[in-house]
Amino acid sequence: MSDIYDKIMDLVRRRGFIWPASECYGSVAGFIDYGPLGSMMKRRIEDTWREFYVVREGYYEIECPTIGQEDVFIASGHVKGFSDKMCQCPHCKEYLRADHIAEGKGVQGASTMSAGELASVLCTLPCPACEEVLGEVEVFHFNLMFQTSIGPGSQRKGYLRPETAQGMFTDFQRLLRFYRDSLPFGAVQIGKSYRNEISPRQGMIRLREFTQAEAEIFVHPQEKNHPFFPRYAEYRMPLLGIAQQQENTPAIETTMHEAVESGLVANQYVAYYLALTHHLLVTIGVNPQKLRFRQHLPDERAHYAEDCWDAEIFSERFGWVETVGIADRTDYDLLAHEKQSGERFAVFIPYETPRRERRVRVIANMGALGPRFRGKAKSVADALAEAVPGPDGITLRIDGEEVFISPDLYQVKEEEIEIPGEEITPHVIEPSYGIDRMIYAVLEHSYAEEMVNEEERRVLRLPPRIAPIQVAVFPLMNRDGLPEIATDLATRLKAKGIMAEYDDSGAIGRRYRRQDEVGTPFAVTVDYETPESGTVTLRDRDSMQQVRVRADTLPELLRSLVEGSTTFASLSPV
RNA sequence: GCAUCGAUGGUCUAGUGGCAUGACUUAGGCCUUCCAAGCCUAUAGCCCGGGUUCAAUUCCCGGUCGAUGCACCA
Repeated sequence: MSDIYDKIMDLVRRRGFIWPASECYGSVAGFIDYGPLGSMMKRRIEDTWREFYVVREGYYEIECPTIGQEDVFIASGHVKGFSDKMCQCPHCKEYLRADHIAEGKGVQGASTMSAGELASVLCTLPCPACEEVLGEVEVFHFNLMFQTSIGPGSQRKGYLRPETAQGMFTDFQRLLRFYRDSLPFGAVQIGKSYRNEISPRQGMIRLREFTQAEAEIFVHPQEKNHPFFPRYAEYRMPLLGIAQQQENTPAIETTMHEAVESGLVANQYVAYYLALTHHLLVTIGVNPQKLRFRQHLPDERAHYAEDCWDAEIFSERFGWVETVGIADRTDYDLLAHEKQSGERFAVFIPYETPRRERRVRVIANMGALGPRFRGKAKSVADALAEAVPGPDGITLRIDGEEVFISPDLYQVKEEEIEIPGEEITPHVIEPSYGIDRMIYAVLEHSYAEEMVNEEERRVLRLPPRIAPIQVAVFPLMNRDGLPEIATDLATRLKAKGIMAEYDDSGAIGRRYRRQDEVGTPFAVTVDYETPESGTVTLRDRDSMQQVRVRADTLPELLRSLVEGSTTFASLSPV
């Protein structure tokens, strides 16, 4: 067994956190099953995410189909941008972008050629890698989206979504109405996304089917101050900006307030979600020493993005892994869907006081223009409105002909009109989380081995709110009525919504170790004092310390321990 | 996808052209008054498909999965 990754993957397989999918048929790379404890842990992480984004921020959750029709992904750019024409050099086996080779040799319009055309162009060209003439090569499309078809017969093309974000964009108009036509507002989605990775080789880090939690926050383009910014204004965390990367200097430890003031972070919204993300990741058990926020360099940032940061988590196995992306995507997505769908994706913003504007209006005398110009009357009227003629008539060029329009054919009115507001396309702030990567990071960061009485103790130091099982209940001895009392206690805890597990198999020490390995934060033992005094021992996973507490206070006590409003160290024995 | 290497109970592992080792785990029992103790018993395995052979877990071919390097990574 070499490194921590192997140890963790061994543990999560054995103890029912994560399994290879459809193992009995031989599994396929890039697909995993979450087992009993893994599903529980994943749900608790998702629920913590919901607590931050839905409950606290007030961005409601929506749920959209995982299959989308082609138009959606034409607009998003995934049909085009996610697909490349590729070929393989028959000599050196190098994978190559077919259009790039042709363009490199001066072939015009290579990027718009069909695969067949490209193949015929390529057969006389040399491979840029090994210089051999390519000869007959097959040019194929590779798109990272899984394609499917919708309905029988002449089917519509469908794609499994490569990200959850598009649902929030396609629902934009409905969401806008839901939030009663005012900015800012946001919607979130937690769900599966699919990318047909060429070779997913990094276990849980690179999956073909994975869970994303994304928020799309729609804001006024000129108002990027977050209404709750003070909440994180003094939040201090390390930021690795573009300058620090280029100059190879360490991350700057700074408050969000300073980061925005100094221009390191583009605006309050981005800074706010950087801090919130840091807060959230640490809450679920990511080690803050192994967490950094790195700004995208200009050449890796999408051209439309105003600012973009990745939360990167350090893994002993994989190095710095990008786990969360936080971007100011401006109006790119909404405008793209506007163009593709022909619908309007804008918000009407009323002015505080309606603006009054003087405007000159030309009213054409259609009764006179009609008979005079017949078919051209409409063009003349339009030209007049554009030209704004004076009181003496005007000469206009209509369809290549000079035409004099005498003043009796129109009236010029100067008037004051009221403009109540304007339509704007909101900008989008997008925090996007890779849930599976977060789960892996938490597992890796919470895994520990230590020697206790010359025995190795493996323990997952999961935060109590994330641990799949919250409390274990044991009878000290498997007789003398203790099992009955313990079973009853476990049932009472479960009735209060606490995930409790009863275990009476083997020595007490073994049972503690079993729970340590799956991260159960607390264990309650019913012993010979329990029948007499109604007290039990409560054991803390991390310190292995025990205190004696009244059994009837356990539901309340455990709830506050799991929530974190009480710490074990603060408990005093009864 | 290419190249190299690997795959034996749940886990780690020995070994083999002819009954497949051992340890741990798990389950049941005995014992045990708080951190993987001990004893007895039980469950459970040669990655999948094809070929060679009287006989294949073992040899050969193909595949799957994993590790490593290369390529790919919106």
